[in-house]
Amino acid sequence: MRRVSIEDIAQRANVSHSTVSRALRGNPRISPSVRTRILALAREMGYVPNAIAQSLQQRHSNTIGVVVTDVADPFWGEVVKGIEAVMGEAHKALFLSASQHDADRQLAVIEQFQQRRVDGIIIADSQLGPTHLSRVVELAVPAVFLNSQRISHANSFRMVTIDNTHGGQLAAMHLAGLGHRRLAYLGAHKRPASNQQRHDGYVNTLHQHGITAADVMVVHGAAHIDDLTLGYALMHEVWHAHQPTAVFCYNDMLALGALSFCQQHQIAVPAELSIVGFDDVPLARFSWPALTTVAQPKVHLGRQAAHILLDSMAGNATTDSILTPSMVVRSSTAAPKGVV
Amino acid sequence: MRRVSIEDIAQRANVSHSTVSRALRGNPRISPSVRTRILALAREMGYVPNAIAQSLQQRHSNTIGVVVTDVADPFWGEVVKGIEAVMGEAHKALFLSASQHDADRQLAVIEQFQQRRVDGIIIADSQLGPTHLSRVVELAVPAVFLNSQRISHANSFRMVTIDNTHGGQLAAMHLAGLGHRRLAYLGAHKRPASNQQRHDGYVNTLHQHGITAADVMVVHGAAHIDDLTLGYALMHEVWHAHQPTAVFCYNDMLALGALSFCQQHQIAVPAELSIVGFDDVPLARFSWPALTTVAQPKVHLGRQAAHILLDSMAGNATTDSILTPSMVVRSSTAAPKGVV
DNA sequence: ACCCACTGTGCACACGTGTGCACAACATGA
DNA sequence: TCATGTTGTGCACACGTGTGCACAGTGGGT
Repeated sequence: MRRVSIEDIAQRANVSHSTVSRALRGNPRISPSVRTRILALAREMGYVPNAIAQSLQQRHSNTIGVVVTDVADPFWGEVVKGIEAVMGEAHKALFLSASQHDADRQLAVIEQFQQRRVDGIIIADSQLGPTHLSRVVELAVPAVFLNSQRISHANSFRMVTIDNTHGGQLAAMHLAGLGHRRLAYLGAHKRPASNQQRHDGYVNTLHQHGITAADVMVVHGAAHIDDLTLGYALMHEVWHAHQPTAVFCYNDMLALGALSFCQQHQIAVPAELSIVGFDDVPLARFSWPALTTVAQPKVHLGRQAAHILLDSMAGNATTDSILTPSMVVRSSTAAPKGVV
Repeated sequence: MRRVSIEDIAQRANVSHSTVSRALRGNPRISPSVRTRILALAREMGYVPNAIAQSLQQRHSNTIGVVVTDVADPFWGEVVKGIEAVMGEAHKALFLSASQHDADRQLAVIEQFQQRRVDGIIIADSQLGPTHLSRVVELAVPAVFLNSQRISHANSFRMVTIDNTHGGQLAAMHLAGLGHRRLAYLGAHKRPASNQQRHDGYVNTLHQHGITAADVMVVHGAAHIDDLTLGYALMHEVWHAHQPTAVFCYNDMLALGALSFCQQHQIAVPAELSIVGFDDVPLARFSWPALTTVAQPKVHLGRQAAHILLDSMAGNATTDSILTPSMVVRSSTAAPKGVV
C-alpha cells in the first residue's frame, strides 16, 4: 500500500536518488540514456511525485486559500469560479473554507491556512475589524480582499472591489431617465461601506436630475434578518409612507423580497412600481417580472483577484483594482403612469 | 521573513527540538515547568506549526479533494456546503476543483489530488468511463461518488445517490392525483442513468393509475445545448404534437426553459399546463409561478458523502447510501380544466 | 552503600524531495 | 606524459516534525 518514492526507483535502477530526481526534473546533466531508462521505470512503477515533500523542500506549497462567507451563495460561487479558473491554469490548488459570516471563524480559517503554509489568501466579503486585521498582517502572506467592507491597513493588502458609487449612479440615471420623480432606497445596514456608496451615488445623481431629498425616501433594515424578508418589510414600510413609483434596492435579494410584497398586495410591477436590484444574481433572470439590476462582473472579480494575488506572490508591485458595474435592463422597470 | 520552527524555540529554551515537540503535543513525560516555559515561548515567538512537515512525517495530510463539474452551479454549491461543514468539524481542509464537464480534465484533477496526497476524494456527478475509473482505482485512495451516472467498479468505491425512481413516482402521484390524464416527460440524454430512473418511476406509476403509454409523450434532447434552451425546445415540440395538460421535467432548469416557452406563447401555467421539475434549485422558489418540484436533499447529500468518506478513511466498513427525495408543491401545478 | 524503579531529556532516525559540491571517468590539447 | 577541461554521478545536507530508544539523574527501599 505504500507509495513509490524516487528512492525506490533509484534502487531498481542502481543509481542514487539524486540522479532520479534530476532525471525526472529534466536536469541536462543527466545522460540521455539514463534519463529514458529512469522515466520508463517511473512510469512502470506508477510513480507519483509527492507534492508535500516538494513543498517542504522548496518552501512554498503552490496552494492558495479562499475564505468565503457561504459556499452555497450563488454570488460567491461565480466569483470562486473565476478564481479557480485562473489558479488552475497557474497550477495552484485551492483551499476553500466558509466563515459563516462570523469574524472569529473567519480568522480561525485564515490561521488554518497559515498552518498549511498557503502561498496566498483571498478573502471574500471580509467583515474583520482592525484588531483582527492586524493579526492577518502578521502572517506576512500575500492577501487580497474582495468587496471588503472595512478599509484599515490599506497598504498591507490589495483590494478588488466594484465601483458602488457608479452603480448607484447607473440606477438613478435609468430611473430618472424613465421619468420617475418620487422614489425610494432600500438599504442594508450590515454592509456599511458599500451600502453608503450605492446610496450616495443614487441620491446625488437623482439630485442632479432635479429630484429633491424630500422626494426620495431612504430606509434601512435591522441586521439580524435575512435579506429576503428584510426587503419585504422595507417595501411594506415605504409603500404606505411614501407611495413611490420606483425603488432601488441595495441588492437583488432585497429586491426580490420587495417584489414578493408587491405580488401579495396586487401592486403591478412595473406598471405601478419599478424595482431595480444590485448584483445580478442568477435568480434575477427568472423572477417575474425579470429583475432590472446593476450587474457586478462576478467571474471577472474572481479572475482579477487571482491575477493580483499571483502577481504579489511573484514579488511584483501590485495595485488595487476597481471594476465597473453595468446596467442590465429587464422587465421590472418602466416609465411611471402618465409619462409617455 | 522566515517562519519560526520548533528548533528555534528549542535553542531559546536550551532544550532539544524533541522536547519542544513533546511539550507542544502535550506528551505527559515532559515536566510541567518545562512545558509551561516552552508554551509561553512559542506564543511569544509567534510559532505556527507547519502542517506540511507534519503531513510528511505522519503520512497523511488531513486534506480531502472535491471535484465538481462547475463551481458556480447552485446545486453543487449546496452540496459542497454540506461537505465543508462536516469536514470543517473534522479539521480536514478541502481542495476544490472544477472539471468543466470534461472527463479528461476530471481525471487530471484527481491525479493532482493524488500528488498532493489527499486522504480522500469526493467526486460529484462523475462522467468517467470504465477505463478512467480503473485508473482511479489504482490510486488506492478512499473515494465517494455523488450522483454518479456510471456504475462500474461498484465494489471499489462508495456511492451516495438519491432515489431517482422514487422521485419520478412522487411526480407521477402528484400529477395523477390532480386528475391529469394526458402528460409528457422532458428528458436529458446526457445523464443516462438518472434520466432513465426518473423516467421509469414516472411512467410506471402513471400506468398504475390507468394512464396508457399512448397518453404519455416522452422526448429527449441533444446533449450539446444547455438545459434552459433545451427545455424551451422540448416544450415547443411536445406542445404542438401532444397538447398535454402536465409535463414532468428531468430537472428544474429544463422546467424553467419550458416555463419560458409558456410565457412567450401565452400558455397559462398552471391553468392550461402544469409543470413539475426536479432538484429544487434556489431559483425554483422565485420563478413565476413558483415551481413545483421534486427536491433533492442537497446539503444532506454532501454531509452524508463526507461522513462516509471519513468512515472509510478511518478504515471502517461503509455502505452505499441512497437518500430519499421529497415533493415540494408550489404554484406551477393544478388540476386540469374540467376537473374540480 | 547498593540496587531498582521512575522521571525527564537528548540522540538519531524517518518521512520524500532538491541541490551545492566533490569527484571519478574520460576526452582533449600541448 | 601530464595538465586541463568536460560530463555524469553520488554524498551529504536541508526543509520541519514526531518518536523509539538510550541514558542521566533522582528518590526510595533494604
